[in-house]
Amino acid sequence: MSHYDDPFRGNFDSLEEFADHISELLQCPITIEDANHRLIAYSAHDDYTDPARTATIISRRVPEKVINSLWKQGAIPALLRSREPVRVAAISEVGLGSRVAVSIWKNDEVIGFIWALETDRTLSKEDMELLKKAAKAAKNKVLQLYMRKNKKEERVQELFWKLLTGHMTTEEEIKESFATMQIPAAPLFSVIVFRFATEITREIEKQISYLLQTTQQIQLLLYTTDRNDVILLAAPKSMNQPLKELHMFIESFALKMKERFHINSVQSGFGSIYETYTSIEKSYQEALTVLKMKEKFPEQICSIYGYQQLGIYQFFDLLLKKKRQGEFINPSLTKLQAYDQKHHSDLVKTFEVFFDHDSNVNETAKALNIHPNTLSYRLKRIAEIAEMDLHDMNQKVKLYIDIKLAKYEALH
Amino acid sequence: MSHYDDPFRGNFDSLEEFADHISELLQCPITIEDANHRLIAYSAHDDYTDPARTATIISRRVPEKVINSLWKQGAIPALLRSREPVRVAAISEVGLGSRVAVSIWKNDEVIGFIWALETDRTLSKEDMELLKKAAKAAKNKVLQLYMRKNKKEERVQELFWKLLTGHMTTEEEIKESFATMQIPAAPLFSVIVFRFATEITREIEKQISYLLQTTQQIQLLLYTTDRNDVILLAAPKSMNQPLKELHMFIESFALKMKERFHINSVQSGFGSIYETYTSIEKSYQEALTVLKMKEKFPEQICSIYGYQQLGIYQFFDLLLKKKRQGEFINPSLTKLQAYDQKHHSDLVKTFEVFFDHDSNVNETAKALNIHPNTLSYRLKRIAEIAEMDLHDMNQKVKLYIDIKLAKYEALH
DNA sequence: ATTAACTTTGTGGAAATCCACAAAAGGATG
DNA sequence: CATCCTTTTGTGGATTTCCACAAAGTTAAT
Repeated sequence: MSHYDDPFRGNFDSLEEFADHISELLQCPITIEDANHRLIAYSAHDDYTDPARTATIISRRVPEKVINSLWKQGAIPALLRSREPVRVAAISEVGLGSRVAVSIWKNDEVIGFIWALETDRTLSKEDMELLKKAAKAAKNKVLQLYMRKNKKEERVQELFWKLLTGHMTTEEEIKESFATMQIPAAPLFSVIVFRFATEITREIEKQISYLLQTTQQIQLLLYTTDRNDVILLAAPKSMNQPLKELHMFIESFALKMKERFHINSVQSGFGSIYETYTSIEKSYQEALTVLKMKEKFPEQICSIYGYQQLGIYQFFDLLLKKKRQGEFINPSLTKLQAYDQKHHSDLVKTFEVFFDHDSNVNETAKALNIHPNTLSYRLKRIAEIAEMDLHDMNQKVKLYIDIKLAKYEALH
Repeated sequence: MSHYDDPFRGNFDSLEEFADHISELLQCPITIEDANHRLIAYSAHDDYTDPARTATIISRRVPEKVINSLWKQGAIPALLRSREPVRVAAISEVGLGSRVAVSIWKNDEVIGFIWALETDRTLSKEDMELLKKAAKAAKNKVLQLYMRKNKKEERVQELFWKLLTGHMTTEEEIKESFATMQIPAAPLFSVIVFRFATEITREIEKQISYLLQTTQQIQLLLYTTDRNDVILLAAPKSMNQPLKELHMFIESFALKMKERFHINSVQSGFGSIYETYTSIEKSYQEALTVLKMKEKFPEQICSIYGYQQLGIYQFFDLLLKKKRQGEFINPSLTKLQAYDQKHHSDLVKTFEVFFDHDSNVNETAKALNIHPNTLSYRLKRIAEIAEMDLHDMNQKVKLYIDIKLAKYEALH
């Protein structure tokens, strides 16, 4: 192994050439990634690479399950902390062989990683030093890439805001813009909004961006921030159960924000899934509506993210307006409330919970901490007092809506 | 018994005096009623009267069950057909002893009845002739009563229309008017509208009026007609289950219109039950809304009469407006419809009926003429295709409303 | 014609619901 | 504080629902 002062003094046309050079020096496969684990360059002519590396090269990004493992196992946190090379033991579950990695730094920020796969040989202390120097040498090359990307990024941001605010009206125009900016086309998509407790700082944004760029649960088409909100244009991967995918993505995003960055209390919402780009504005508005309703009904709809799943809450604003005009007075509800007041009972709540639990006696009883027979007694009472037939769905739905609406109104 | 040419030639100050006179001639208790079986006059000094007569005198009207019996038994139809006296056999179930009756005519119209109770003696042929003459002699006296009543009636009509159109705004003012017109006060009331298939002729109105005046299921405060509609201000008799009372009254009214006058297809609706007179206009509008919705959803809500029972249909106009603006597109419904179209299935209908039957598998299966397992299979399918959780009431309600709303929209 | 995918109907047993009745507890009223 | 009314909880058994599996029938496409 050569021990010049700086083996990377020369000029390299491309990062590929650079990777090959390190590979030759260390006699092992080399991979260079950006801060978001996207593949930037990799050495060729390698006899053996492990499945993780193969997958990375083919999809041009590190598979998400590999990233997750590296987080759990501590390698990535270590690389983000220190400029020293780190040895990573093999993780056979995700097809990852033993390797050494070093982070590439610009000032106080990690802008990439170099990975050296220990296939035939284990790297010595000197080799590790060499890798560290390689990381320093790679800095400028990687930066250049970033610069180019950032300029493009700005144009893309502008486009996204135009779409969100409905300033592009024809499908054709939008499609063209997508093509020129090399944003992939998707048959279905939705706008997702993550709302944080505080305004999004540059620091947090980096972490969010990292999570978004590395996720492979959904396809991220566009992404921007706005005060406390992170706004994404996301495409589900399958046509069958797009809602489920978005749901799972959001839950795992929240979980990772919590686990990795200790950021709790992220509220999330997404609009309907559309096929036409001109509906992006609508999807965005719907996502905002979801967040608004979640604020009003924190417990009721805490596990709802999609506008579709909002169900009846979709038209609560509309109903509230009418209610304020004196419409929709529900004498059944009034009677129940009066009864509750007088007898310190809980009939309204009982009905609400019962309905929320799909008229399931056992579940409702558990939720209310009462005996199932008590519940059935109360229901009989409700039918009498409210003068309603508890098998008539129409009436039940109306009462349910009126109860929720009353709550909504109370919250202003 | 005297056989002058006309034993009623003399002048009688009042109908009471007249009744006493007949009573003396025939040696039996006499009751005079108007066409609606309200008591006009009765003879005093009678040793024995049957329970039916006692009740009639005390409540100043013939009890409804007695009227019903007389209809069924054929006495009233006979009296309305012919000017001859009719003998009515005792009907012990309603406490009615044997009696003879004759109708009082003005031109081609019956304006009242005279009843002679056969307590001690059975009336002879001659007695019957006498009774017929008495009926002729009573005509003018009864007519005078009508005239006076009609003038009052006109002022009352005017008041009612003012109330229905919201032209009296203070509770005080209305209460005063009620008092001066001797309309009884009621703690609760609602506006009922009966809508007939054709415009209401004088003939039909008489029959309707007859039914309304003779009912004792509810208290009739005011009453008028408007093209095809009969409009009532009605007060339920009990505070406990006013809705039920109104419901039963409407059903029995429709039944009687059918049985007695062969008028089918009466649509009925009533507004919410209010306590303040200023809400009469609202109750009227609500009753009209019920009729409007019944027109759109004939099968769904054929057994609904009350605005309260309208349930979710109360705000369909509002939702439709928004829907027309492109809001509330329900992708779940869209998918189900697409599937139905493609596979000639019936998922939307299945869900609708299932929901309408309070999620009862057996009932729904019967209603759809399918095996219960088929239903449960379809439901599983619906959950998959629509990407929804069939235990989530919120989503179910939304889908249900959207299905009904789509139907409503289709009907313009 | 032959798949393959989807739909309907049947069967049986575990689980749950429903209902009537009864006992006990709690609260308001005089 | 005795009493009445309402509410809660318990018990047991008839009925219904739920679910998994199997078989047979339908439909659309190769």
